[in-house]
Amino acid sequence: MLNNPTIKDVAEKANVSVATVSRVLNGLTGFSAETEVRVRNAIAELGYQFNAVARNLKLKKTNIIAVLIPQVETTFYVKILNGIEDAAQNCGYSVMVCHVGISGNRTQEYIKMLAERQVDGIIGCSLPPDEKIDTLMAECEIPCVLVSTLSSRYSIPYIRVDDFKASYAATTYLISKGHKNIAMLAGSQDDVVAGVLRLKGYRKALEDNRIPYSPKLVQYTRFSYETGLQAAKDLLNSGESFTGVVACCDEVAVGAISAAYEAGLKVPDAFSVIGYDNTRTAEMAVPPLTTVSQPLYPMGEQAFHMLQNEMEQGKKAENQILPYEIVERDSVKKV
Amino acid sequence: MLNNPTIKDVAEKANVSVATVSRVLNGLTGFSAETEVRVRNAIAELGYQFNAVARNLKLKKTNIIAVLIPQVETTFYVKILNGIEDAAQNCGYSVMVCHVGISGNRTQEYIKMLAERQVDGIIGCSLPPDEKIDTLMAECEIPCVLVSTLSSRYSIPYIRVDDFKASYAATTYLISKGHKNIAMLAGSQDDVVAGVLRLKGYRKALEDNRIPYSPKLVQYTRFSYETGLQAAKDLLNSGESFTGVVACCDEVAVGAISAAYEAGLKVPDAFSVIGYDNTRTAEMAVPPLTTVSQPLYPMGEQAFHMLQNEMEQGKKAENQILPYEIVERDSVKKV
DNA sequence: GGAATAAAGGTAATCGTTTACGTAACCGGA
DNA sequence: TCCGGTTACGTAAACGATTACCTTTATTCC
Repeated sequence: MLNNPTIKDVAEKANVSVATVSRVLNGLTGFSAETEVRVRNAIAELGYQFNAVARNLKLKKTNIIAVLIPQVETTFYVKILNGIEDAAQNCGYSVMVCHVGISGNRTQEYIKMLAERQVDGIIGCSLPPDEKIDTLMAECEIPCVLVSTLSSRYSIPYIRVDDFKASYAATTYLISKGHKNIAMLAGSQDDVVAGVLRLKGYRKALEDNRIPYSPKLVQYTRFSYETGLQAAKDLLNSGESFTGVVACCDEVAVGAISAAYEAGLKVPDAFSVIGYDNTRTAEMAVPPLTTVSQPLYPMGEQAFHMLQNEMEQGKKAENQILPYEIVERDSVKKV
Repeated sequence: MLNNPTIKDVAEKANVSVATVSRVLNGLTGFSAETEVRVRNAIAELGYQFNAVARNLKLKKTNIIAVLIPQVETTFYVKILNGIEDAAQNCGYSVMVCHVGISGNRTQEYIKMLAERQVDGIIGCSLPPDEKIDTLMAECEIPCVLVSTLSSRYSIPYIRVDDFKASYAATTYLISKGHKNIAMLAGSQDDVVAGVLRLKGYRKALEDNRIPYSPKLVQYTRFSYETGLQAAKDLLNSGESFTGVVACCDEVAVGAISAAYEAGLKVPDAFSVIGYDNTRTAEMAVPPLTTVSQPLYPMGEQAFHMLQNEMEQGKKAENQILPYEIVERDSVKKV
């Protein structure tokens, strides 16, 4: 950090007081046109650089928000992040991205750091099922919003799609294409939303269509390509027969496609696959992946505005449920 | 931002001066064991929260660095970012990620904002070929380091692999597999490194192996899946015959695989493809993509340490060239 | 002409830390 | 006894902005 000129230097040079410089800088009133010119000239001549840290201290507001994400390895977070960032920037906020790690073990230090740095708000994206994390968020006294997840014990406002319904719809979609033996590559069951609810939706859809549920057709993953690949291999090796697969996310779905490839099979000929999230991974898959689309970018934008409401008006936002949509590509065929 | 207790409150409660509280807080000397206990108890009782903004103002150091990236849509940046973040966190720094946009049009406002926020340093990742961007970085008087790119006009320290050599090696690899008609899906030619140098490496490899260069076998992309797909389609439609494709990045390579899929062809049967970067996209492709691996995570780590050197010792780091490696998977076959 | 009002701009306290400098108490050695 | 050195603090001035509260001057209206 350099020894930049301050508003005091500007004030001296322009022969006014610091108050006047500040007024000019902030577009307030209380100075004449010619004073403004003198001040602006002094600023230009000195190469004056505004110091936001000083302002933040005085105003007790940093205009920084933090976004907590488990990992960015998947493109899932990218769209949310873009939505948050664009909205934040339009409103004069900067965002600090924090990878709390998939196990959430760095969360505690992170939240402490954020509190010290006086961030104005925190957005938690699809956080890992760590017991402590929502406690920390609830107790740190900083406005918080959750995206694509919820807290089971605290009333932290959230924005997400209805995972139960979406998963129900995905399964029903396969059924409508004539599939009867449908496997599920589920997420970790300690994840309340993406794990538990999506599995429940799958089961309910089977039930409502009088298809018996078989635990043997369910494999568990950790939402990653690698675990998806392994789970799909296990499924193929189990000897169970199936023609459709519902995946808990796109990466896992692509893992299933890769497992088929390794086994010399082809999707959707050998079996159909439907993903979840409609990330870039889904577009780029071979074959392109049919998937449940979440409006990730808008979710990010709205999450920011919910947070902004709390930061600026002090009132907690209402929870929001956004619509999903099935995007049809080439990974599902009629049987 | 709440009205937290300050060290003044702590000082009163513990019956000491603020200086003593500060000394305890910072692990300095100059207080007795029993005083320390009193201070720590007061801190605990009041629920005192340290205020980093005040310290930053006083010390003229924020311990925040910014990372400028065009977009995070690709997993390319993710590994670099992880490397930077881990290293930064170990050294007590926080990182602020800034998406300057693929066209770099937000760069100017961003750098101004970063200067105002008094960030201690900036890392520019693979920045877009905007004329102004390195000028801004060079002139903002904040320590800067470039990753996977370089500035043609300013001496900003950089860390990257030798793109010319790596691209030469990728092309030579295809040649060693018996390929003679090798196409290139190049990047934008206004990108000095990933665009120009990788094309040059390709041409030199052809030349050294006495294979005539044909401009018709070169298509240009913008490093994205979409432009890669389109370029590969154009190539297929051009009627030129080729058995191998060198891509400027993994996403473009996957675009080529998808173009083959759409045309009813298969990789590597119809043609072989070699990618660049070894991102997750390469692992997840069907077939898994043979690619040039850049040590992205270590690049991120080292970039941070180069920056740290300049921030803390004030001396610019030496440029660094890191080794590449060809990772063999299933997208290339012998002809 | 005088009172009221508005406009222009200055003074100084404040935000919550860090730290240079001062001081009092204590100890040990000659 | 006196001196020098150490330890354990306290005092107060920064850091660079914002802003409440003045003061001065000009303008307006009866």
